[in-house]
Amino acid sequence: VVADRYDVRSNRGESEFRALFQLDVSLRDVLGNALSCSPELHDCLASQPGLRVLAQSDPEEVFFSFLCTPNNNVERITRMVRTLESFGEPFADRPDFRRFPQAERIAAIGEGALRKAGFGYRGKTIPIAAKELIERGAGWLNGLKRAGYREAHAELLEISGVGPKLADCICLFGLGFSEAVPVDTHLWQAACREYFPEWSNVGLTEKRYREIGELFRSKFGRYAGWVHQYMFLDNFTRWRSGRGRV
DNA sequence: CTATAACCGTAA
DNA sequence: TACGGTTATA
Repeated sequence: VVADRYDVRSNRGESEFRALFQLDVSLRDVLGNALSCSPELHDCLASQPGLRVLAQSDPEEVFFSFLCTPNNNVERITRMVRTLESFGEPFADRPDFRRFPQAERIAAIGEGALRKAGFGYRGKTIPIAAKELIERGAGWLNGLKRAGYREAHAELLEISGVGPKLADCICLFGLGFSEAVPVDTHLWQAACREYFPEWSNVGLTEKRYREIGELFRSKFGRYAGWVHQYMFLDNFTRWRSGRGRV
């Protein structure tokens, strides 16, 4: 289900709105192609009408935000990202909002301060990752946009605390690689259901992780990450309602 | 290659 | 008690 018209009220112009939601990417094309490659996805694709991958956000903000996510739930992740934000500089015209802090600032936060704020062991790993990011130079992360998906993913894996899934999240949401397929527990479940029933009683290993990504890219091509988004949210929504939450 | 425990806080 | 990504280890 794709809307033809939108009525929007925004504090920005039409072009910014179109850019934020990537309205130049045709959902009709992306979903039509996905459906023809994989008809069994019909209900899943129809279950989240209008779902889009947002335009790439600030890569560094995405980098640190996703370092908060492993072994974690949405509520706590939100709180942790807000805490990181509180270390940033206030906007001159809006002192009630702060800019997301630079890597240098995050590297300087003490482990104890973050642990006190409920970061757990990530209070240690996040400043370390910040230092590793700084070591690579100012333009490194942003420069991965020009490196191509495979190269960018491989480079990100070298940062401690960044595994295959985080690397794919950073590629998809921070660097604009629409072919990146982050395999978390929800996508793993959906992928086992639809494509790898023989894996329903084994765990997710790095080899199986790669196989899922390759299958998605060969099946769905350049917008594999968008199809991933539908399968993720569909499974996430079922999981939530199954557990009787929100 | 695969499986498993540990990491931490939250919620069932 | 179960859960969730990454890492280290077997």
